[in-house]
Amino acid sequence: MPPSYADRLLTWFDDHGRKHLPWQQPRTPYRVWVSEIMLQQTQVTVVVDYFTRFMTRFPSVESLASAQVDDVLSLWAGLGYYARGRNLHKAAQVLCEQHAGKLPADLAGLEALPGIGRSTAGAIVSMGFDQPAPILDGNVKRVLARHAGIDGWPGRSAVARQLWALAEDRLPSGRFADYSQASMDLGATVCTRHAPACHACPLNADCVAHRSHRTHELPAPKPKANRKRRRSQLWLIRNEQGHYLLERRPPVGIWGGLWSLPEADDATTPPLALVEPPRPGPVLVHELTHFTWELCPMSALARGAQAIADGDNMSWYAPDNLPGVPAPIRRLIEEDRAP
DNA sequence: AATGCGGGGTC
DNA sequence: GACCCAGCATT
Repeated sequence: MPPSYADRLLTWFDDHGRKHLPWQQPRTPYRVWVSEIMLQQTQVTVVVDYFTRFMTRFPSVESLASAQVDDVLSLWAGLGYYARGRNLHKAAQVLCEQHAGKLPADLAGLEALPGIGRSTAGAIVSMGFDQPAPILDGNVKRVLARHAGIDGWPGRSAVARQLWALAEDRLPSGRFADYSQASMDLGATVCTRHAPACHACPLNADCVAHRSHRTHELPAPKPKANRKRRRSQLWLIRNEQGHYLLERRPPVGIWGGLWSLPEADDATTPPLALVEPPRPGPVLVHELTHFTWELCPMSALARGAQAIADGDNMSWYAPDNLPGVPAPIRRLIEEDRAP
């Protein structure tokens, strides 16, 4: 029986883990808590000096609770996410009023405090009290997503559920503090976002992403928020037989090789003579991965019996007998035929 | 489920 | 300049 995931990670940690970070000496619940709050969405190298200054000024829960919030925030200046500092101060006061100045050793008690969510609570339970609890920070998400081959952006709740379940399942039977630290250390130093050192990873033997050469695409990145917009004008031209003018698209690119409505590079010059001035039709919005494509049709009736400018790539088609036409374009034609 | 919060590191 | 970082609270 090969060593378990957790055992391999812990053995690796003994040789290669980080053991001299400021909050690890000494490693108390209070120091773990403060460090975890500072480390939310903030890199280790940035936090180190802030943490050291903070501990000098506020060495205990009581000293923090009795401070003015402005004094706390002045030490936070430059770290960003200042609600973290305010919540830290507020939570210290709650601890002094309701918990005798001690941090709870259980997840529910910790998560009831402002600024402490599921992952930070798990970090305090495991690293502050050496008790079993999973964490799921950016490092652990990356390690788990790669090792188990989890697709999808971890920000999606379905993906997050899978990752939390994995984190829970893989907890060791002891050394809980070292295990949490090891999980983050592996992500920070070996299973890095760019160019992971898989040759040095204790989990490479059964890592799905490594074996399938997909480390570079896992975990999946956050989807693009605001895509570029592109606008094209289309000619929606019908002749007196009720046929529509279609144009074959270039073989590569979007809808490559399919038939579509002629794209107008010159909005004022139709590809053939019209009976009446064209009128704008309903704008078609087509979402693609990298941009939003707005297709603005100009609808018109063509004069009969005239040569088509580009006869090889342009032709009339009956709407009930269309060739390979993308569905959105097909709908556009249908709507124009029977409004 | 999506968004705001922030300064800094990295490619 | 885009993307991400030991996430959480709010909507």
